[in-house]
Amino acid sequence: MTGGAGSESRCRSVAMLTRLFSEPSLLPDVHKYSAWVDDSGSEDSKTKEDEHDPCRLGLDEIEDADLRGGGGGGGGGRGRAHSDTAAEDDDEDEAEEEEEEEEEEDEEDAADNAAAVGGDRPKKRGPKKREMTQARAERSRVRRQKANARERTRMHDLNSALDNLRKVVPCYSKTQKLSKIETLRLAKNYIWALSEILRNGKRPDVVSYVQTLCRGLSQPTTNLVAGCLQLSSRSFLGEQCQEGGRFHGASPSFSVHPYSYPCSRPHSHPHPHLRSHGYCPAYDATYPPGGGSPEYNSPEYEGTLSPPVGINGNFSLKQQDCGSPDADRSYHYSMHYPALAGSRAPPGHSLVLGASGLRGGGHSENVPPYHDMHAHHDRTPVYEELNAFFHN
DNA sequence: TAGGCCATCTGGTCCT
DNA sequence: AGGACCAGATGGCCTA
Repeated sequence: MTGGAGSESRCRSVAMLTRLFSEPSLLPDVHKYSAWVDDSGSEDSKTKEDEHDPCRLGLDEIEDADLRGGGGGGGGGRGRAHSDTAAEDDDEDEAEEEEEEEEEEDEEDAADNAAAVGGDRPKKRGPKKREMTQARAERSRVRRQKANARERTRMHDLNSALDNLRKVVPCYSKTQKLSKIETLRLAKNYIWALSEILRNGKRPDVVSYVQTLCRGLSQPTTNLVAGCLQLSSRSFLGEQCQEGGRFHGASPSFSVHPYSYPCSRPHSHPHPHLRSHGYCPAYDATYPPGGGSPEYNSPEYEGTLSPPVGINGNFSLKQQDCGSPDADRSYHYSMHYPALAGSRAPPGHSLVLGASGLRGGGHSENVPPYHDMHAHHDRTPVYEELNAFFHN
């Protein structure tokens, strides 16, 4: 079924991802991974996202989940009537059960051999098929419980790592999370974009930058990223089409996939909570209807901000009225370079963006100092390097 | 109600 | 043998 040589790299990748983003201090020097990023044309991994708070079940809840026998989220209603307390008892009594079991097996063996000698049936060969005695069933059940608990923990760790990843890719919001798959896609594109910046040593055109970020993303996420960068998604998608899937501007090596993952839920946000928060349908690629001035609507920001998105590190995101009842809310869906936004860059050193017409210099006052949010990044090689790059 | 996303359980496989 | 990982199955939640 699964596993095998093909799964090995996958296992290692997931393990590495988990460890990396569980411990952001381990974030690597981008140079060491640039080669890897260059080869990152492979298909996106098939991962899902945790929509709720990454299921931070306490131990009690976990135990309760096992007690319920079906697990909190479904689990197919496989009922099991016991408790983990019972499971602990099982552990203590394991030796005792073992003895009982051996005795039972001995009896079974004796019976089998007697039957074989008697000619009733041929003597068994090969590994003996063990009968599921009560003790064995109990132990099996305990093993299964332990395995379930480990699996839960593993998935929680994975979700936690994904959450950390969400925080370091563009468009982070506590309340409106990208789905797992979109987070991974965006992260891949983001790494690619950063590596391109380092490799080319050029300031990319913001349109190219957004296009790179949005490569392969679903339409809603594409619009989200564009919205975060105050770009009309129509403008850059249109350019993308007009230029035959090739970016223009300062980053000619940025190629564009001629497709995006289809959004199976048209006009819906990748995250249901976003819709429920009055996020108006700016996700439509044709927004604004009729092709008006670039406008977007940001979902409400309620958490720490994502680090880099704006390539100038000084993005100021204005709040646009989308006509929704919540239009007057103080939406803030910010994207910025942490190391840059909080840097001591001298005036005039902020990056001047290209085709979009956006220009740096207007630091959002809603953006807290970066070290308040992601202190673990303050001295990572990547950010220092980028910081130096953008301020030379 | 359909569809997307999710958490969890489960059994299989591989590895130590 | 036991743990890690994986993918399938299942049911819950949410929105259109």
